[in-house]
Amino acid sequence: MGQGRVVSAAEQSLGVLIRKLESIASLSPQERQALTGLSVTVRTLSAGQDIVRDADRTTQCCLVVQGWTGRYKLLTRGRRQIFSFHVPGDIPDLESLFRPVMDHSVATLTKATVAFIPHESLRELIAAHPGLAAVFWRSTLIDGAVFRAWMLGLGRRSAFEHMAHLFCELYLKLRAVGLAGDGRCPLPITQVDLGDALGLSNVHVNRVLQVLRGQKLISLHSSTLVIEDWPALVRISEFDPEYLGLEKLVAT
Amino acid sequence: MGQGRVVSAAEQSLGVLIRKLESIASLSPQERQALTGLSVTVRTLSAGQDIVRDADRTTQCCLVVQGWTGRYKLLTRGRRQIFSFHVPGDIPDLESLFRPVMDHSVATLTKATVAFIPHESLRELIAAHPGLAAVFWRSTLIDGAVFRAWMLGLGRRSAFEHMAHLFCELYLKLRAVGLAGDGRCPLPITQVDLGDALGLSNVHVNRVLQVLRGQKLISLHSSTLVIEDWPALVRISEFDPEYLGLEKLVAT
DNA sequence: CGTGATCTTGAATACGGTCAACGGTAGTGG
DNA sequence: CCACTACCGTTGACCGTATTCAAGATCACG
Repeated sequence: MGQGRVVSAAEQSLGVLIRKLESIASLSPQERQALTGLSVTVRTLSAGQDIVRDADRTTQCCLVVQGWTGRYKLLTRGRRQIFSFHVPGDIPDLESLFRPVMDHSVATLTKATVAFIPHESLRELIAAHPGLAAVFWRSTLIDGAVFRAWMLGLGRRSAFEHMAHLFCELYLKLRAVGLAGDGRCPLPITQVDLGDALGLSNVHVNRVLQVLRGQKLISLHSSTLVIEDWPALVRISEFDPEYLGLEKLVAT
Repeated sequence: MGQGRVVSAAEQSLGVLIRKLESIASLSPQERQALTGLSVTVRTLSAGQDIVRDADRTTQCCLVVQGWTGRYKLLTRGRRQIFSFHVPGDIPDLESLFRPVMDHSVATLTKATVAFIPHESLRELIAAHPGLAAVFWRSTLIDGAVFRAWMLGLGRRSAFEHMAHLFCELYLKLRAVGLAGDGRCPLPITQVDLGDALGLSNVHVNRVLQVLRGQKLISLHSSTLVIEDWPALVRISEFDPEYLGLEKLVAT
């Protein structure tokens, strides 16, 4: 990082977590300090690996440090619904702290680094710092708000509008933690994954992407999404960023 | 109630709340006691009234005491998506405690009695009783789990499977608070509402209902849903009640 | 350079939507 | 008590979005 200092994997993980939490709330110095005291175990996984499985009983949460993960559930006949994408700083299974039996799975969508945090540590942390409990609670509430936004897309938006909405969401979410900007953000997932999130077939995802590109709304280059016409995307998808609960919503 | 004692509207409201919370967690006597100390304002509304509106900034939560309410959001061209149904004991906008600006609306779906609880009172309550904070947090997490179940239906289930799944969910949810049993539960909403929850047109809701009745899976009589073949409904919709977070899952 | 995954395209099909009309029913007011 | 009204449920005909199936092209990685 050009800082002339070796940063351990654990320190890096907690830095990523703090950056994320500060994108949705403000932390006191004591709270930041307390967070850096968390004990974590860092692991690197290849794409397509399950981190936690449906029906598992968990004793730790997983923090995404690098790469993307997703929550999903399978039905018969190979049907899969992805419920959320998770990027560095997110804790996809934070809820397992209060509902340890999983009702869905969490998996890597790309090669990813994840840090495991024991429930025990998190429980001590929030008992000692009620402010942090509120931040984590708030974080799960934002997850819920994102679920609702996706429901609206799944139920009532056209495939075209829905995809446009998702791209708006991903761009802002990534920018909030410093992983996007200048109209560009990484999109390191396959069209199948995109379809499983949008409730579409991979074939239709491909066709809708072609329309979005054809209308000069976006473009794609080697797994990066370029927002070519933000105002149009926002208008078409009726996108309102309020639900993301981001502290600062500046710049493009 | 045949108890030879007058029960005030406020007492009744809190009783309904306690019954609901006990369906998803166990409360200590002190916690129950503390809950009964909440100050509430009770109101009765006709069907189709907004209780809180998208973009409102709130200072209180609303507890459903009687009747059904729902959370929803509108898009252009009259499109509406209902995100959840709320029955007596539910607090549809509990999240507003930590996210006071609404990203959706809450409305009555039937004539309903609701009790308003100031954020201030709830905040004092959970500060004094961390156990209750955990119960409320858990309640918002269960809401999230229900959102995911609906997403799976919206994205990957057929209309037929999706509706069957919803009926299984509603039946168990109502039974858990004593409002259903013996294979019957109230279903006091219109086919339009059902469609807006399932992401379907009212016309298609009507047709799917006919198939469900034709296959002797359910029947409908004056706003009550009769489950005629529970095992078949569960099998068809791949229903697994785990996500509802109910403490006891006994009997039919 | 080879191989499996991913992306792309076309053709046929199905699921659910839209539009329009009609019927039933509960509530209202004369 | 009946007529009127508004809302809800029901039905039919037609249409459109998205799926399925199948094949071929391209890409990424070992």
